[in-house]
Amino acid sequence: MGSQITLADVAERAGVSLATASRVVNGSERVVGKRFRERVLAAAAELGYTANAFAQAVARGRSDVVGLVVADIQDPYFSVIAAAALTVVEPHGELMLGTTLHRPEQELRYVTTMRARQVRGIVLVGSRTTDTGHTKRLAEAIAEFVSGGGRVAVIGQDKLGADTVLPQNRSGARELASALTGLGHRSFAVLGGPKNLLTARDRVDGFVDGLAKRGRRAEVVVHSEFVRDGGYRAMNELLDRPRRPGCVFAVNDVMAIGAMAAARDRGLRVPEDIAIAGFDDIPSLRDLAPTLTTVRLPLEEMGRKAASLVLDDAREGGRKRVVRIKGEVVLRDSTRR
DNA sequence: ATCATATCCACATGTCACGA
DNA sequence: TCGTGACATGTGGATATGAT
Repeated sequence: MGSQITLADVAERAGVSLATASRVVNGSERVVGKRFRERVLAAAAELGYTANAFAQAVARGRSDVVGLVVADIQDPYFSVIAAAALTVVEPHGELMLGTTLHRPEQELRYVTTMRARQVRGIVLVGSRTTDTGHTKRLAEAIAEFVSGGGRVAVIGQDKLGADTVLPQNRSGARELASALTGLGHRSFAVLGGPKNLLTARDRVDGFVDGLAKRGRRAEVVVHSEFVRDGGYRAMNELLDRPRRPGCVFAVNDVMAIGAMAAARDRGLRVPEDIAIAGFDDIPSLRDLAPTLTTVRLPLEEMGRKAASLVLDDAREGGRKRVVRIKGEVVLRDSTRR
């Protein structure tokens, strides 16, 4: 980093003023003549010049970087959302990615460092937790960032005082329970994810509620991590019990995939011996054998929407915006009777 | 020691003068 | 009239310098 090539170097090499060089490289409203333009571009190419993005951000008074914080990029739920958000951000700037690896306290660290790096906005993807202390600290950090001109959008529960894309987890799970009882399933168990994760909790509650409306109940709720291995482990724990339920609801798809693997390892057939359903509708499910029943969330739309909320100028009256996203039950082979 | 002011970074942009 | 250069100003924050 000893001697970076600056715009001044390019201007000197091309024999033009700094202003002209600037107008060429950033494509300003004022058009520079073709001859000068070519001289500047040639000088920039010869010197290997690239604009200093930090200096540009300062001079322009705005940065083009949007931060995106997810729990785990290997989880299709997050990668689909991230890819969709990127399509919205890309024409305007760049994406800075942060991964919490399911450690909520890392969210706070990312908000702080992204703010220090002058990002224009931050998209936080992931469930809130029951840790009200952390939620409060995060909300405060977001408020400080926003008061400094930053923008924040959240995909998850509406608890941070920011624009929010809010999946209707409870009603989605409720409708799933209703659909499964409608298929004739009679005994149910739930692979419930972590107890402190609101998304997991809402889905469990919604499912139990939906069963109750049909005069049924979940016989067991087994809690585990919100990932594939968590589903695998929880399913094994469930199958170690004396009574095997006819239908298992895993609170997200990757857990359901783990649960299917556990069933298979025990020689159980899905759905003949045990039915399994998930939640989210990650893309790979369509190629799973058997195909998995789930609650479809429009993940790409959610990612695009969250990115738009961060980039839009319009935030009418300073009121935060909450976009509710409805889940849609998709019945596939894994719960067939 | 504490505080206020100046300078610097790399750039964007507007005003104005000037040559063709 | 067009396109340019010179110049000034501003941008946020870190760091240096000077004043008290």
